[in-house]
Amino acid sequence: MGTVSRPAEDICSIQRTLDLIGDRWTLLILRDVFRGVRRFGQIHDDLGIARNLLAGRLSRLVDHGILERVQYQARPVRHEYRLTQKGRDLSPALIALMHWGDHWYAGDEPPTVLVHESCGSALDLVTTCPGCGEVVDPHQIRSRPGPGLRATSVPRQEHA
Amino acid sequence: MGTVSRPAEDICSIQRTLDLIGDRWTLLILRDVFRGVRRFGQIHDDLGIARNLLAGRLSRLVDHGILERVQYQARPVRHEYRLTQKGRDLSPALIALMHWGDHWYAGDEPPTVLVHESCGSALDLVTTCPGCGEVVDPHQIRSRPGPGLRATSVPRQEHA
DNA sequence: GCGAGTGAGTTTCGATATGCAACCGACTCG
DNA sequence: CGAGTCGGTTGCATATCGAAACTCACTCGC
Repeated sequence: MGTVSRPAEDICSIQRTLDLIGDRWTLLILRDVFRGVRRFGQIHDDLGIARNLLAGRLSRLVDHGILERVQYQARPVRHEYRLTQKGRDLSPALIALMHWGDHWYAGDEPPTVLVHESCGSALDLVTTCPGCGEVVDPHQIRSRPGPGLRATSVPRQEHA
Repeated sequence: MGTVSRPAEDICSIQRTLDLIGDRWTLLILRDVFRGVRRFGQIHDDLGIARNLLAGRLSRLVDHGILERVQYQARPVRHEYRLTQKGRDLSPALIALMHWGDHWYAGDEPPTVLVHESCGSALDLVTTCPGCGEVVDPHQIRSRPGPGLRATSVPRQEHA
């Protein structure tokens, strides 16, 4: 029977990603930073996260180049945490999670709407196929081993 | 200074979503199910998750209608876990996380490639603005309170 | 029918992570 | 000077996790 033949971390970038940001707090912290909540105390107040955990998570994010600690005033020396490009690149993931929550838990009344600055309309996140240019339904997605996986027997995988 | 004025759970579907699937294992389990790894033992072998935790996560996902437990044979009664529509709708989030990991940790050699079944080319996930039809850069995204948030003073929020 | 084997959990228990509160150090303001 | 604020760190009780053992239902070979 076509069972999985190798540990998952070899196959999948999802694993690596979740090892880094897949705990209960990190994505919430990043969401705050995206929203402009960038300072230690603000994030703490907003999330209710324990201060020691917040300190740990922030420094881990800084270590991994997802956030950077920037001094924004000198009188009392104060820093804030800003997204790097690497951090900003997580935006699609956050948006996807938000849309899912909106759709399944907020009905037609999303608590927050994302807006395209230049045209003012609400945003959508879609999977587009660069080959045919069409929007892709999850059922039409198949996965196969890519070049980063040394070629051994990974069974055909279904998707959905 | 425009600070946050209310607890985050009121504002954001990301919070609700992460409360449900934002722990270290759940998204990995879902990824397995997406890939066709649907049975208790398979998932356990693949992820190395403790059996008690796997049992707990699976039943929570079933309780919340993300997976369903389906009997697939009767001789020895055996069940497998299948995605519901609600579960399949998480696909964009998983894809976004995977792309991020590919981009930042796999260089140009992603371990797994997603393929559009009908045309065979690798997939992309982009944020498209339904208003102007253009691909949206994260810098151009702003958020504002939506209809699901009873209107009180939520400050202007920046994004990135 | 009997013993071994398998899949899917559940229980137990020590290791780890979390949450809370108190403390600290730099700085500012009255 | 003394109180207040910001951004943490430390200590400790508790909650959660992980590994292994155990249970239970069922099947198979004999």
